[in-house]
Parts: sequence; structure tokens; C-alpha cells
Amino acid sequence: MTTKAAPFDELDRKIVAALIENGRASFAEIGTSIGLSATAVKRRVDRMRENNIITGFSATVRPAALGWLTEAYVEVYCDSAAPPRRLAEVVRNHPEIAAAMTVTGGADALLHVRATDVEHFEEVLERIRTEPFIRKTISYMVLSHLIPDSPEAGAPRPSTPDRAANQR
Amino acid sequence: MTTKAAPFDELDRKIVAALIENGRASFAEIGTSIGLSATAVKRRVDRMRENNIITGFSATVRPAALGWLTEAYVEVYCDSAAPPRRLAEVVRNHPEIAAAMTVTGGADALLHVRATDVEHFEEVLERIRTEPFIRKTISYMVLSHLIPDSPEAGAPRPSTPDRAANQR
DNA sequence: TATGAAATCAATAGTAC
DNA sequence: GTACTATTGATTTCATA
Repeated sequence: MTTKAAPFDELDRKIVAALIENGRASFAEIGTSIGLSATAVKRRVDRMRENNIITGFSATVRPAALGWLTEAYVEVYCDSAAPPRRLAEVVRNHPEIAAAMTVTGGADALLHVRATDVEHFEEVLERIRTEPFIRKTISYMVLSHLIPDSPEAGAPRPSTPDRAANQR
Repeated sequence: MTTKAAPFDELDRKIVAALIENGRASFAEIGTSIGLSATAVKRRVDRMRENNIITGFSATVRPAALGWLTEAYVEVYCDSAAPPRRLAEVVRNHPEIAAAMTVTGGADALLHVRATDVEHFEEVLERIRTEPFIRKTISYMVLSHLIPDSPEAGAPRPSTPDRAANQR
């Protein structure tokens, strides 16, 4: 069972869309725009949070404003059969890795890395390449975003904006 | 002038971190955790929104729950000198493109594409390849996320969850 | 140019229907 | 699904360092 008994309808869709656009919109405000009472909207939101359709709320931050000026995608090649379990552990050890996934194609994984500057990025890369079963990496530096206000052009992981903030 | 007169201090950093973790946290709550009054927190948040340090608030959504089951990164190769202006326009025409950036390396751009399923993805790819100056694309399908709750494992662009929602 | 305290207004969380 | 209500949060005003 992939879907459970979650009657996800058009109204839910509109509520989610509204909350993606403005995560602090009030239930009353959303309700007005879709023709529902605030209470009804709240109950639907609560249900969607229960069902992990909505997993949370977050501020969108311009990373450059916090000192994260460098960004790259890194292909990772592992020894023989890469164990995704272990790879996940490794990835969590480096807070500069904003996202990581296994992918089809030659590489075993693709990392999205954020760093304060090129020097910092090089340091991260060296750290990653030191990990046991990582054989090689290929980096693609991000030059500019073609969709500037997309969520992914956004914030780094909350865990460690420390270094960035200090480096200004 | 890159920074203007924005005295971004340790307290601001903590507020931002708190709001990234929970975008609906109350000012009082944040204030208590960092030793500031709700009023002071609100004023700092307002200032950071003014200064575009915080650009907005958004719900985090599990795309699979909305029917976006397929995800890929697509390298795009353009004819001769690719004009980033035009490329940005093209990218905006395809709502399935969640993020797009120019990158170093062989490719001119890297796209993050979300689709409901493989069939839908193929359709998107054909649409992209039909665009005037796009010469070739190379796709890397995402198999699994190694950081499941990262923001980027999150929602597609608010513009068009329509197709996904209908396709359940 | 910052803060905090108090008053007011709006939103949320319950409850009942 | 709505209506009503107690509580909580947001916001404004004012005083202070």
C-alpha cells in the first residue's frame, strides 16, 4: 500500500500550493482564497502533516547573504559495489553536503555541495576524497542560477551556518 | 557594495537557523531559546526580510506524496556560445524544471527535473530537446536520496503540481 | 540604534454542532 | 463541513539604555 486511505483532493492541493508559496500564510487567508473556513483548512493541514505529505515549514534564505558563495555538484565514484548505507553515513558527516543521491550513469552518487568560498570547497573535497571507499570525484562548479528564487537556490543545511557567518 | 550596512550578528544567525528548522516558530519561542524578547526577534526578522537575507517562508512537502515519483539531473549542451539570458527563458517555460544553473565542465547547464513518472519525464525531455539551440542532453535519473529530509529532496515548484495531483 | 513591557488586534486550537 | 470561544501569537505603541 503506497497511498493508504489518504483522500488527497483538489482542495488539499490548493492548500499545499498556498503553503509552498507562503509558509506563514494564515489558515483564514488560505481559506478565503479557496472557499473554506479557517478551521477546515487547519484540519486539512494537520492531517497532511500527520500523513507526512507536509513534512515541515522552513524559512527561505539567500545563501550568499550568509556567506555561502560557492556551490558545486560533485559526482562520486566508489570502489566496486558501493554500499548506499555506508555512503549515507559518510554524507551526513560533511555538513557542507546540502543534498546527496544515488544516480544512474557512471557515477555512484551525486552531491550538492555548498561552501563559503573556493578554498573552503577544496577543503571539503579533500575531506570527501579521504573517505574509505571513494575512488574519485568530478566537480561541476555552479556559475549562476537560471531560476534565482527556486527553493534549491536557497539555504544550506541548518546544521552549520557557523563557518559561513564567521567568515564575513 | 555587497553588504550594505547590515550588521548581521550571532543573534541573527541563530534566528535564521531557528527559522530554517521551523519556519512557523513563534517569535516568543525563538526569543526564549536565544535570550531575547519576542519584540526584538520580530524586529530582526523584519529587518532580514527587508534586506533579503530571508526571502520567504515555505512548506516542505514530500514530492512522492503528491505523485512526483521521478526525478533526474539533466546536462544540457547548447549550440556554440549559449546565451544564458535565452536559456533562462527556456527553462521558465517548463514547470517540471525545479532548478537550473550554468556550470563549469562540458555541459552548458544542469537542470533538476521532476516528473510524475518515467513517461512524463520522457515527454519533458523531448520538449526540452525541441528548444531552438539545445544540441543534446544527458540525463542522470535519481535513484534514492541519501539525505531524505533535506530541503532539496522536497517540493517541486509551486506553479504546477496540477498534473501530479491529477495523476494519482 | 538597539532593547523590553504592555496594550491591542489577529490567529490558532479547542469545543460543540 | 461551520460557528463559537479561550488561549496564544503578532503587532503596535511607548518608555528606556
